[in-house]
Amino acid sequence: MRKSREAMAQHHRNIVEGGARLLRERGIEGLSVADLMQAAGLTHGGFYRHFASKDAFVCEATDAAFAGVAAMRGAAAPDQGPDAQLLAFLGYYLSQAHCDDPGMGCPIAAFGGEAARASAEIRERFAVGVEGVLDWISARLGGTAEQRRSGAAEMLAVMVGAVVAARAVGAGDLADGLLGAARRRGAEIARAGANLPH
Amino acid sequence: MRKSREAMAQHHRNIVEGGARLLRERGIEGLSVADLMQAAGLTHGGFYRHFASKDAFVCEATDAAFAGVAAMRGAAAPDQGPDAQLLAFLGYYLSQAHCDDPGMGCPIAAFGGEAARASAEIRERFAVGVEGVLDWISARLGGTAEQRRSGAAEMLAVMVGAVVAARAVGAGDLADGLLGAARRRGAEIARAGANLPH
DNA sequence: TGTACATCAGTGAACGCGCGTTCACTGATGTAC
DNA sequence: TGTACATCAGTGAACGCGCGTTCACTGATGTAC
Repeated sequence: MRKSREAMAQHHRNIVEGGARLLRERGIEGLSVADLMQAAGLTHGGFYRHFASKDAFVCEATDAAFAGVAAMRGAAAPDQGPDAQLLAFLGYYLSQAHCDDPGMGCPIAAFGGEAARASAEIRERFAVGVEGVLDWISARLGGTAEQRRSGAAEMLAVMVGAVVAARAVGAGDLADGLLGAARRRGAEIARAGANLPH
Repeated sequence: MRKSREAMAQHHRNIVEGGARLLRERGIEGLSVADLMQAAGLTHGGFYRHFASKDAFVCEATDAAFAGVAAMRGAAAPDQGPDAQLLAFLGYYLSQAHCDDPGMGCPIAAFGGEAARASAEIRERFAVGVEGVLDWISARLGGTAEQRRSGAAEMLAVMVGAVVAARAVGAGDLADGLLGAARRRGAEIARAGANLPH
């Protein structure tokens, strides 16, 4: 039963969007092609009409996951200053809510560790995604290009590390302490950035 | 062919030590019982004389991996001041050498992401391990207990995040920038800590 | 101390299972006239 | 615009494979007398 072009395109979007969520929830190795297709309301056999391999799907879903992060950033504080946008992003990223919902969260924290062992193609998608996040943050910091770049890199590192460690130890005082320390430092970087010429 | 108690104890150590390495190199799901036993010079069938399940092995190997990190910290600058010890640890942790050799490196960066999805027992081992690292760092910082605790948490977060992100994007300028920014901030925390009363 | 025997560490075949991928098939879709 | 037909999206069975785990077996080890 051949489907129309539009139906196929819709299915493709469903697979990628749902898959980007499952990928962050279960990791690359933890997500099977069958589960992935089932989540999109399809059966596993049709997978290879959409993707050359599971790896190719992961590349596409990684892009989608990073695009989701971009949407999250924008939605946080759309019509406020760069400072408030940064703080809103920081606040959600370092919340227990983000830790509890990896499926809609940051792909670096969710499966960055697995990406390190994955194909060069997947790591390339991560490189593009990370560049995008760094650009977004540094555009909201002040100082020289070098200062902004360095501040953005540090902020990304402290955010990712806090969430990875907080999730690994499980919710509790220890996790709260990690998230809190990162929140304080992130706010400090944002504040320092706001005080420098843009 | 039953083995002596000593032989069995030695085999156990071999499995755990070699397994702690493979675990960090391949992740929890990426490491099979057969490969694990083969690395120790044994066959897969004997695994269950040593561990109740793969999960029980992962718990023990996680402890061993954290113990290895402790050894790495001590070896870095054994007879120098707390400041130099911190900087030596920081320097190795945030090096390309550490990124290239996950098997002998930090378990949080290596499979902390997977641990988040693992059993409560494994997360508990991570909690204990992370507490140990925080204690070691904060003992080498100055200021109030709260300041030291917060400084240690921030330092751990920025270190873990930088290595996770650097590995995910693959070696190159982007990874260098992340590691460099974390190195600068880590040194800053160590320096600030050294200037405060202990 | 020597002997008889129960224990059990390690082996390797086997278990059921789920994995990524392939393939023959179906029939609606898209195209060529 | 209508018709004939080639295309191909999706199905579901099947492929070989490796997984975690179990088990009958072997024979050296440890123990009880």
